[in-house]
Amino acid sequence: MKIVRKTKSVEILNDVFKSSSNAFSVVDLIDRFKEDMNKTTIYRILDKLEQDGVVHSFLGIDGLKWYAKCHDCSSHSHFDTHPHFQCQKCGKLDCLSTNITIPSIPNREIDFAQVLLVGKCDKCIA
Amino acid sequence: MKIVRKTKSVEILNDVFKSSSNAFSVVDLIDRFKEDMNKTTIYRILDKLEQDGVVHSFLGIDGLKWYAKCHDCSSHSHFDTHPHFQCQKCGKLDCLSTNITIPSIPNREIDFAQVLLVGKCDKCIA
DNA sequence: ATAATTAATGCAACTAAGTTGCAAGTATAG
DNA sequence: CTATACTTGCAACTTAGTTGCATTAATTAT
Repeated sequence: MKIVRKTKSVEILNDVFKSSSNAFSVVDLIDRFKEDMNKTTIYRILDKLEQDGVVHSFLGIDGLKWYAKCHDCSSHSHFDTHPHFQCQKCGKLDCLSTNITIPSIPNREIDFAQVLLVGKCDKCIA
Repeated sequence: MKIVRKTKSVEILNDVFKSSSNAFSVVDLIDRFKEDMNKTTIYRILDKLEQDGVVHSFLGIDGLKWYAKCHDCSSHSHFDTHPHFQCQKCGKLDCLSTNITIPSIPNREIDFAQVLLVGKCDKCIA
C-alpha cells in the first residue's frame, strides 16, 4: 500500500519527480528505464507513490496514464484540481497552476475533477 | 469518412442517440448489440457519426471511450465544452448542461477541453 | 555481523480495448 | 438489373495495464 523499502527502483523514480515538475506518461517511463527495471515494477511503484501523496495521476487525451509531482496533495486528497494541458502535436503534457473552480451540481456529490485542455504548446504553435 | 449508406447497423446506432441524451460507452454498446453487429462495425460507425457531428466522444475516468448526442456540435467543432459527470459507484456518465469557462493560457493555443467531474450520482449518494 | 522476516522485483502469461487487412456482402447510381 | 464502391464480419493483431508466483534483497531482530 505504501512505500516501505528504499530500493534502487524507488530511488530512480523518486528522482524523476524530484528533479522536474513535468508530467510523465507511464509508457515513457517504461521505455526510459527499460534497462533498469521491469514495467510491472514501474506500475507498482508509481501506484505507491500516488498513495503516499508524492505524485498524482490522470489520463491524457489518448487515455494513457500520466504522473506528476504533487504540490498540494496530501495522502488523503490525491487529486489536484488544477488543469492539465496537452499539446496535440508533440504530445507533451503540463500541469497548469491556474486553479479551476468546480461547479457544484444539484443532487450530486463531486469528489474530484479532471480538466484537460488540449491544443498546441508554445513550441508547436508556429 | 462520413456516413454514406443507410444500413441496418447505422440505423440501430442512430436510434440509440436519437432516443436518449444519455452517454454510452463503446463497451456497453458492443455488448448490447453483439447479436446485431460486430464490434469493428460499432467502432467504425461511431467514428463516422462523430465526424458527421451527430455525436461527440470523450474518455471516462477509466479511459474507456464514451459517446453522446451532440447539441451544439457542428462537423467543424466536434468538441463540446460542457462537463461530463461520472459516478464512481455505478459508473454512469452524463453530459451536464452547465457551461465551463476555459481559461486562456499565455503562449498556448487551446483547441478544446475535457472536463470530467467524478463523484456520486443521486441514486448512489444514499 | 548474521540470520530471519517480509517487502519488492522479474518474468511470463494474461485481459481487454481498440485497430487493421482482406474477402464477402449489400446499398445505391445509372 | 447490373456495376460500382461503400460497408460488414472475421480473424489476427497491437498495446496498456494486471496478476500469480518464484526469486531476490532491504530491514529487523538476535
